[in-house]
Amino acid sequence: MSHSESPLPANIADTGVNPQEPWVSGLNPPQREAVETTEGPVLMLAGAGTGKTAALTARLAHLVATRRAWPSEILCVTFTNRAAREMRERVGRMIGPAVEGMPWLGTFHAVAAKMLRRHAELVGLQSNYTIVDTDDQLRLLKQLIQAENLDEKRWPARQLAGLIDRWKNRGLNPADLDAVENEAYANGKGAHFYSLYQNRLKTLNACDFGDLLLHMLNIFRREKDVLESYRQRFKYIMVDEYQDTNSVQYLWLRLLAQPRHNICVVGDDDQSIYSWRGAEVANILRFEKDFPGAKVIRLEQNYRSTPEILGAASGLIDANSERLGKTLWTEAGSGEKVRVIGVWDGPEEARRVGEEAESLMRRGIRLSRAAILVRAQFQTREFEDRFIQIGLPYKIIGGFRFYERAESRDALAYLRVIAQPADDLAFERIYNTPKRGLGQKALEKLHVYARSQQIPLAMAALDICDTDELPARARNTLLALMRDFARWREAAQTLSPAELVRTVLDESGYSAMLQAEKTAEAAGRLENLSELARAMEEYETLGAFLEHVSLVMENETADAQDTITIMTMHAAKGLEFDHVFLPGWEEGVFPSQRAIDEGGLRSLEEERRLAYVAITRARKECTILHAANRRIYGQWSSAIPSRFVNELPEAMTSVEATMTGGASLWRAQWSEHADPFAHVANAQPARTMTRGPGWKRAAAGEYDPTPKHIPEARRSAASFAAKPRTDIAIGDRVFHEKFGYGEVLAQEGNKLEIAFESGSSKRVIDSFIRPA
DNA sequence: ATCCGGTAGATTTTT
DNA sequence: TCTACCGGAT
Repeated sequence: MSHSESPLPANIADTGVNPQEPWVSGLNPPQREAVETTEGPVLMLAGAGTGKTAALTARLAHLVATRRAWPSEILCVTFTNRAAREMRERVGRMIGPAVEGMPWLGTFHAVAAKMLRRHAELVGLQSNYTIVDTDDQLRLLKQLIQAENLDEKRWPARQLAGLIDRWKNRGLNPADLDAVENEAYANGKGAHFYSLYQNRLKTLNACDFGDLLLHMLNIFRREKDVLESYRQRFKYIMVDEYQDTNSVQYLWLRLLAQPRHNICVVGDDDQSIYSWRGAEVANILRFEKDFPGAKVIRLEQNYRSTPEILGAASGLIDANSERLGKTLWTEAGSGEKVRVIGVWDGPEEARRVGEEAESLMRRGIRLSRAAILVRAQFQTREFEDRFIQIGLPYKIIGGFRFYERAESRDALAYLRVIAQPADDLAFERIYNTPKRGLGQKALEKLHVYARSQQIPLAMAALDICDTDELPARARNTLLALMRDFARWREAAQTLSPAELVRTVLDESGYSAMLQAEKTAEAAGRLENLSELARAMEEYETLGAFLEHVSLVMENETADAQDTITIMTMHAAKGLEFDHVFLPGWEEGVFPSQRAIDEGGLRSLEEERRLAYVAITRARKECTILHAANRRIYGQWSSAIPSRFVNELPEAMTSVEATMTGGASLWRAQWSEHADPFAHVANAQPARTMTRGPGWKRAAAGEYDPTPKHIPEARRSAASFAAKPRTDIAIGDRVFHEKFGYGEVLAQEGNKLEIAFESGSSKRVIDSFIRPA
């Protein structure tokens, strides 16, 4: 791209060399300093909610507007696609269409993938290489382990995948492993398997996520001219979430930032929550040493939360050592204290949060302003069950994402084989899906032949079909499949990607297979596939779409429904909500048992940072809950309130305990030997009562012995506001996401009583239903 | 080739 | 308690 000739967009050119930059005037002094310190290394320490994205985007706009650099001369990396997208949009609003020319604004992986497409041959790949995901990775490793006659039970592929991932995160190639690392897998076979895996990837013309960065790092290290060309190009480098960088990313940046040192990193050591994924907080802690003369700018004015929320979070994080240290403050007026609520058990916790959510609705607050942030995915279940029961609209973020669903992956596998015939992993995935009578034996034959000839499976298949190696039946089927692929490949030249996928799903019999199934699940899968085709409409070429899928594994379907969000604390990083609920603050849940048992102080501090991240998501109200009893893996056990509850400054919190089941149960808990459930049939196990200090505080607080919540008698707030649907009547056959098909028995407001074909009848909210 | 039953193992997750 | 995967039986 030659930019020196291309004219600047008018709105920038008109402003001249020292333009009025409206986006700068709204910034506070430190933010402005960060924007205006363009030369030399800059470390922006930005606490939660201090407007770091505003500062970063303004800085980018400033560099362009003052003509210090062309958009294409700025490298700007983020961790998530969400962050990259947001930045692109905001910069776009500031400087207009010039952002179109920001090819190097993106996630680390997207930027690296783009570079690698250009230099693929330097690491033995072609530029149309495929990016394999964890699923493919595991299948590949399993094959290698089997081929080497290793006991798969003793040396699971997962473990090897984890090790290889960590090695790559640290910038280590197979030859770089020392004896200790090598010992980590199968008694000294670590490097061996790592290098087998790399070779296999190369023959597949593929690489994994870690490779995107590692390959580029290797190229930078080996090919001085390539490195030099990027050094010349990137006049300025900006890095978001620097505390999350791992070693390869760090080494990568260090190479590129020479010799100019115009690198500006933004981060918050208190929000480092990804060390288990290879992130090195040390990178941010030692930035000043790495780049002598670095200007350190602290953003400490918080624009998000009330003083109470901020105070609670700050008090908590104070318990950590090894901090760079920041003092967040706000001009916001005082609000509610952070509430700490003790409940009896998990179900009560879910009930309680449900009631709180309904109370928000009664106050006229939209549910989309509220979120439930959990430590681990398994906690979502209790809430889901409860919310279905009371008909509270919710959505769970995380879990299986769109492109990870089996049907999406199957469809994509077809497309991958079309686009890149050497993609054996994709070929294997669909060669007998839908079932066409090609089994293990035929596949084995293909494998043996392909390996002996060093060719891809698809090519081996063609050869073998010329022989009588396979039984006539299998041969004909395989031949037909190969002809299909040839035809689709041809069609790919003229059809749009969306049309192509529809054709393929239709002609391969994949759609027919699902249609024949007639289950709720299959119906959902078909729907997902048409959604997939719809998503492809935006792309001009198959290659562009496949690249998008492998790098942007997210679900972008934004449904307009007003729902409460349930997600993990990790997933919530970077987001904010008016009302935040934080359930499960008990020892063993949060901090997690693993963090307590293993990893020592370091993991505990990471858990505490996670708590800090969670609390600081809240703008107006934050409610923390802990239960006295919880069922984990089917076992009931009593729980102590989290140490983090205790660490919250008392002045910022209000404590409340509610116990359904009556005051007697509550009191029984305090007499050492009484089992409060002794009189209850189906009794829970007797528990030794543990009384953490936080629990005591909860008890001493505002406990009201009269049970306040009588679920049966309560009518949910949702039914007051909502109007019944008119397109559904008693006796109709309907479809529900989770329960499948059923018949409407009764309608009451927006609630429906439905007899599902699975045999059970449930009460559900009508917006989760559609006519069948 | 496919279906069913037993068992191990079970954070956090982006790309 | 639940689920995903492996190995035996049809």
